[in-house]
Amino acid sequence: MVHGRQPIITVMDRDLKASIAEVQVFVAPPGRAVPARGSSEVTRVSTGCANCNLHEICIPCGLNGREVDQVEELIYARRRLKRGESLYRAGDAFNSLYAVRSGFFKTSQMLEDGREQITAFYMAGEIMGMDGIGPERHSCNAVALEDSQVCVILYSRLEVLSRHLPSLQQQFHKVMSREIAREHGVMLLLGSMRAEERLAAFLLNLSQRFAARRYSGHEFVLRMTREEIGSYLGLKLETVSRAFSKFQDEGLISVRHKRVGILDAAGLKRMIGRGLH
Amino acid sequence: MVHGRQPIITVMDRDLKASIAEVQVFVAPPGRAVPARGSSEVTRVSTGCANCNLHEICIPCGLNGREVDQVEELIYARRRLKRGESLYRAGDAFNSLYAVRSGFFKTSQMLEDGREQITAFYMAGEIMGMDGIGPERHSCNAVALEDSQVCVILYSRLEVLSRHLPSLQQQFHKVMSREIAREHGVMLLLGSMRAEERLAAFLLNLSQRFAARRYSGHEFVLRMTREEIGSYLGLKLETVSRAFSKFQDEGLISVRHKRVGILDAAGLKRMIGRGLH
DNA sequence: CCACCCTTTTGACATGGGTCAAACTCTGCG
DNA sequence: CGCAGAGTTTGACCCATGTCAAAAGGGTGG
Repeated sequence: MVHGRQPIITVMDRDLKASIAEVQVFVAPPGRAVPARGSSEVTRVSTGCANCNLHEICIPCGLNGREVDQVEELIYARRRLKRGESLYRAGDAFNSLYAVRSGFFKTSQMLEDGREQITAFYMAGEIMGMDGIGPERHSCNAVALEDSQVCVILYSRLEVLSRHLPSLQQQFHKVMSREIAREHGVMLLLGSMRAEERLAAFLLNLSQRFAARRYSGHEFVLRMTREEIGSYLGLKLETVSRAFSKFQDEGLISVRHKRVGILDAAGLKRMIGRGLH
Repeated sequence: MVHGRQPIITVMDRDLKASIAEVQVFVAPPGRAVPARGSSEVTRVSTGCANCNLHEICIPCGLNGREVDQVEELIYARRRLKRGESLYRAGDAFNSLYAVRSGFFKTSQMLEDGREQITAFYMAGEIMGMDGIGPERHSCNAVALEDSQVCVILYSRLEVLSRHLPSLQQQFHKVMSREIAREHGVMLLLGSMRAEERLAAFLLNLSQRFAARRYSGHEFVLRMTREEIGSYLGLKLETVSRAFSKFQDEGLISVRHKRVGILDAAGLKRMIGRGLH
């Protein structure tokens, strides 16, 4: 994890410097999400979007080779975060979007009295921070749920570059649009589903996203606590725990703490959308 | 309403023709939201964004005069809808965004079993349809809650034009970003607020949006039913009705069916965010 | 490797909001 | 102008989920 590390930031404008004070920049970060042990992986070439194993999922998706090369200009820096660390907080000045390179994040909104609503979980290849563009400051908190790495996408560069690369423009608009559509789904879940339907929908969604990343969609480890799942689903942690146990009793899933197995995805799907009883 | 009406569409590409079959295009639509009775208002000049009384709120917001002139190219057509009519339905091909010119809309997602979740209410100057960009089809239903008029913004033109007009690009990104942030707010509401808090937040939000449009924020007429409010807030209509009555008893508002008066906005604000009890 | 604390599970009980029902009031249409 | 139907209000009751509590399990850091 220490190999190949060498800060290259020397000059930059004041605002940026302030807002990304603890960014770590590497000449040649490891080519993989996992810390590189062999030095063979530590090459300049392995840095870019073109060689990133996420390029099918992330921003460069749908761009051709030459375009991807240009998109690499976007990635201003990488930043590592330890579990529990904040990537940004509500109120911080907005300068960049973040693509998850490895790890897992939550974003949340707070109410004055301390109630927290988790608005999303982000995994590899997903883009965080788009709610900050309008107000020019971040409007929620982003926290790493495990040791993670993000690509810092300078928004000002994205604006300029997407004017010259129509397919990047298109891709970016689609990413924002999908975020809107995703949230519609969450609103449906929060507004019209019962506790067990919500959890079923949540597990199916996670499963599908893991599968899209070539992880197993049948067996995975939850990175968040029952309380965080509850916050996302508008439920209390006890209710989440009971629903897990019920699904297990019914043979739909296997749960042991954070380890979940999807035994009957079709059964979970049937669970959803069968009326308020 | 019949004065000045004169279809001008003669040639257009096939796809579009199909998707906006029932669009009504006017050489010179009325300059006001309300049907024009005098013919003096029916002039070509009153058509454009520059002369629209919504340009402070709508897409052209923040653009200078010359830019606004160019933005007018975006508005492909206007379309009138009667109360209850659909602007688009889930599954329809996506070609355009819609700016509300007058009237009031709801958008909703459906579950197979018929449960409906209203995801937003849109009023003058607000943009609908952005969730369709990613999937290239609309993913929810948009229905007029009163006789309404929308400006049809061809998305393909918006893409091209925003590459040449940085301030339009910026403005569009902000509009999308704000939609994301708005939905975060709704998620907070649905996930962590109690019935009365939800209604208070809803009324304050409406009040503020009416005020921004130079309508009274203290006295307004709801365009949606209790059931629709309930659907949006994740509550049953009876619960909404009871909360209205309670607020009235407490002197926070006055309600008589759809007519609402905000008597104590500060009191409503205090209502929100005081814990689960 | 151990100890502590955080997380999870489960039970018993409380309650906010859902459900069902009935009466009342608008609104729009003939 | 009046009728019908849709929308609203209110009451009584009930259930899903929240609340409180206690015990057990596991992972994390020293």
